[in-house]
Amino acid sequence: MKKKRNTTIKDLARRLDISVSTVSRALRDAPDVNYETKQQVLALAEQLNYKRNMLATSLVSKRTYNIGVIVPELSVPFFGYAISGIQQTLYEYGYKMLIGHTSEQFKLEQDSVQMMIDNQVDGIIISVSKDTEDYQHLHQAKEEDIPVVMFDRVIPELQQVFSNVIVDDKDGAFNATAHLIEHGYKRIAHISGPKNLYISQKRIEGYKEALEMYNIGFQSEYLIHCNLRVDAATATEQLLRLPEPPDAIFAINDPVAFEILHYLNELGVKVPEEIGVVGYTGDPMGRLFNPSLTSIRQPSAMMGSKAAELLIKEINHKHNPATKNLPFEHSTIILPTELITGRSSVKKRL
Amino acid sequence: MKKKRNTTIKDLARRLDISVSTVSRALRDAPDVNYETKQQVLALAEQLNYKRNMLATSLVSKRTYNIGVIVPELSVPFFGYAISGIQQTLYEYGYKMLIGHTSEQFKLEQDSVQMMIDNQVDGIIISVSKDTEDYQHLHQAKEEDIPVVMFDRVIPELQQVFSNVIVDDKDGAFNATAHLIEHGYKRIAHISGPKNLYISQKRIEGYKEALEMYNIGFQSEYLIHCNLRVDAATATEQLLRLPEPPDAIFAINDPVAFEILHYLNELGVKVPEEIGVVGYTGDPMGRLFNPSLTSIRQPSAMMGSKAAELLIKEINHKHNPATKNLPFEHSTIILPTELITGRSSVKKRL
DNA sequence: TTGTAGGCGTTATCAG
DNA sequence: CTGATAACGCCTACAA
Repeated sequence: MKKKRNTTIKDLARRLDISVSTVSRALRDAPDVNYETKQQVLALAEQLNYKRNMLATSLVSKRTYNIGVIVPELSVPFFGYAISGIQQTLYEYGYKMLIGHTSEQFKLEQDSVQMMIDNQVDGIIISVSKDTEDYQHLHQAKEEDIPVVMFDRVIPELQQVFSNVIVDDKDGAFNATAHLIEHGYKRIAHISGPKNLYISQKRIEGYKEALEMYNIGFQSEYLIHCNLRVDAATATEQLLRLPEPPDAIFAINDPVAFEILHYLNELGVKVPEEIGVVGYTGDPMGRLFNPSLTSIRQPSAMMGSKAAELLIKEINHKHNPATKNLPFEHSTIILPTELITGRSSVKKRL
Repeated sequence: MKKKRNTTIKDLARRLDISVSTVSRALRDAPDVNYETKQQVLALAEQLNYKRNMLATSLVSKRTYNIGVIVPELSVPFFGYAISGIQQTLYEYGYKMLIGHTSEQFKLEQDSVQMMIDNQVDGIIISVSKDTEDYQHLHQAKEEDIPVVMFDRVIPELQQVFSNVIVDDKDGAFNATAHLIEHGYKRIAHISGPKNLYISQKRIEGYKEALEMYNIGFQSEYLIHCNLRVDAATATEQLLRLPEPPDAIFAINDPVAFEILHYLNELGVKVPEEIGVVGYTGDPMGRLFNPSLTSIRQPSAMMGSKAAELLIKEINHKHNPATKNLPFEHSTIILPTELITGRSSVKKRL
């Protein structure tokens, strides 16, 4: 409860009767300090429980070791896992994590980015909201010389400007669709997400490519965009009302797939017998559903971890005297997905 | 990409030919500044896109407006919602959120707290890990004069030292158990969590109290502790092996309940006909299960929000010259729970 | 109301 | 290898 002042390098200097610069050097083991002096400093620092004041250090070095992480939702497991991955890697490298969540609102995303900039984070990791169509805020971070890494929900136009971590969405969607076809489903529908999300587009591409590959004509009424989980049920209903309803649904992600499974169950529609369902995400929760959900697994924690690594790489690049004036080569890491076979897409043998 | 220096109060002072102190005063509208001077400063600041450097401010004021939030898991929806609530409230008050997650490991919890302290956060909001039995790290925060607020997973011994936000766990558990009894179940088991978690204890109390109230004898073999979701299935199996297996299970939380539902389903045990199940948390996901899960709903986002409010209140208290020397009255906010009736505990009428 | 000067804790530059 | 000294950007007595 008492407000005892923390010991500073001045205190150490005074007690050892040396200058603060020497103490400072010793403390961050600079090359040019006498070994014994350093030992003394270190010993006293230990004894007096000295703790470097990051604020002061940051003030002069212009590095905060703070990383801003911005996601559209905090309660969606995918992002929870991704953030865990980010946090773990950042932690290993001595960085801290500042969180901003946007609730899928573009305005809050802008605010978050601005807040991060104002706060002088060393970098930003972001997965954009579903309404993000203007990239001014991201460009501003760039102008402030703050590296940005995007993951999962990336923006293709910015691929050369920022590093990215994604999965091969087209490929994953292809596999999901092909899996349904190979398991005997003929009329495959796809409940997609918001149109402007790149992941929606890529997954649609994969879906269409699979249909084509198997010589199944694409039917536009089988492709529905929905506002993620909130109206997944409505979308499903719409599909069932079709003159010729689909016999399988590939969902943009697991939250949507869960809603679909639930809705079909309410209606008494049998899954997988009458309708097959495949999701995308690979939320471990899918295993617990009845029937368990077939899904395309995205390595969420790994995605976060890779994003953090890319970011730190870029930060180091711009602080390394040898490379700081060279342009940084932005890369896009594409992680593999994996088909997790559940029972929602596998009819029992005849 | 170019590293243009940000404008500082010195720049403003120079351009207006006044002193930095005046600028400083104008910028944070101190009482003693001439109105017109202030307007000029503000205008120029706007024009030059001046942004206060928080690091410098923090260095002198000793306030960072950073709040550390430490949770055992990031991928558990309950904490996701709670963090959303925390974040939203902190944001309203101009605070930022630093996140630490412990993966339920005590060591990481200690590290997190230490990191927060080193980083001079203005306060800490924490829900402890299941292995936390030593409170030294929390006391240390106290010694550094950093307010701490605990939520959900609190520590009763520290109730007078910190503020807390919880639900009435005993009451909730009572209601869950009573609900099962009133729906015709006779042999109610309880799969509890780690023994040293206070919430486990309180929920057990509520469970026992309900049994007593309805004159049902407590049977120790019906009470099993499990390591949260990882061995919920094992615990269930153990119950089913009993000479006289229970006909209902009250689970410590929803993740465990989900595992139970899944496990029973795998075995072909009918829920709710053969066994009734009730969870605790009120995860919206429970609605999607088949059968939907009856659960005790905790207002997760609200808990987070309240925790943030309590914390900010305490921070303000210690910075307000009028109150800073008075002891702060720690309070424990107890939020109400609500029984969400699903189908997992309601047998169809005979 | 405004300015001066000193300080917050650390790092960096440049002599010695 | 070590020590002054000047930043970093802002705040705050104390004077004027």
